[in-house]
Amino acid sequence: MTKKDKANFILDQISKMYPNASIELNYRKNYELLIAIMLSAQTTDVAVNKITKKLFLDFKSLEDYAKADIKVLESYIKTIGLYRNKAKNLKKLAQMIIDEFQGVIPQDQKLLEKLPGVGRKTANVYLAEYYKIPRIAVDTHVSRVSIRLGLAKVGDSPLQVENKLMKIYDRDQWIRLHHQFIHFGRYFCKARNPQCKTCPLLKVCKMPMI
DNA sequence: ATCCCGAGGG
DNA sequence: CCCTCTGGAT
Repeated sequence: MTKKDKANFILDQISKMYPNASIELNYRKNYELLIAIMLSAQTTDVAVNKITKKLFLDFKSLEDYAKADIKVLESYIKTIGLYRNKAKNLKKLAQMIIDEFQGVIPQDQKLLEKLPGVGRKTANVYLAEYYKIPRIAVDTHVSRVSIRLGLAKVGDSPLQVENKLMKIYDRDQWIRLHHQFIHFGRYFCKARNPQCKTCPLLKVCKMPMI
């Protein structure tokens, strides 16, 4: 079994488990998507959806965020953690898009990463979700799954994991792979108590916990 | 390398 | 109680 065969086997099996895996953040407009992704750092999408329901109802444009009181923004997002930084970033992000990008969210990796609270991972998710531009956003789940399955090594940075996955898998598989790896990591190959006993990938796993 | 940060799970 | 959750900035 070549390395490529193994990689394809892994993706095939995970695809069978989560054929319809997709983003779980709620949004209507592109700026709401970007905000939701930015807010989702180190928290669950369920927690983000809970607070964006009211946030998106009360703030109806980037201008609303740009002129908002930071303390008010904090009160909306208090429950998701890291709320002081996120509130500050939210206001500044809106201001920057208005002042430096003429109110239009850039469709460009490097420009997106200039926005406060937006790093490579967030930019990747945004470009893949909104424009269907092939990207593999590497988060804690993608890293963990990739390392356990031997597609990456312990100690690899998110960027190193991303590069290894991009090299192994075809470009047209990246977006779907990203969502399916995340679902697999979130619900099955969990950080704690992974379901190794019933895992279809047990035979190729580098670190089964049985 | 460390800080920011709360909620939920085990 | 401790660990983890779709990280980013310093």
